[in-house]
Amino acid sequence: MAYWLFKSEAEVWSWDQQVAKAEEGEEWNGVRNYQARNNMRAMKIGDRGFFYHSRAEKEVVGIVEVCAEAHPDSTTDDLRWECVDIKAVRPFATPVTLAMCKQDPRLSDMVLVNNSRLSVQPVTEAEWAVLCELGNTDPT
DNA sequence: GCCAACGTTGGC
DNA sequence: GCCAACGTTGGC
Repeated sequence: MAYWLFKSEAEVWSWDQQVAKAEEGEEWNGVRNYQARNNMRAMKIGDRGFFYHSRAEKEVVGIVEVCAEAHPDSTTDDLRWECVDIKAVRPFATPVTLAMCKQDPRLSDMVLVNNSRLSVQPVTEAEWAVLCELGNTDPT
């Protein structure tokens, strides 16, 4: 299983909205960046991801699971753009802020720390464990 | 709200 | 195919 990180501005699509979708899940649409799209194409059902609020909050707030593999993005007719569906798994007991990630030497190579622009990122298994530890949350 | 970093577009 | 111009993202 692979691990990922999904970024969203809370004003646009928030964790609470994601939770409200429950088992139905929701398209992670609107991505117009090749690197982010390629990451979504690589995802398999059951892969886990962090849900990150960018801009205002700048913190990881929960864990999501991929529940549909890459398919055309319904918000455009442009066939270049695809997206996966994700559903909320559980919230972080303690949200992990970007500042906390930057402080932890174990996360110094994390994409979130080094490439703030990429909206869908890979996360290593080691980084996954550290983030869940910082968030006091079950990593499974 | 500002602006640096980055990605994309389009003229040549 | 290069690169300047432009638009967007997201940390600060």
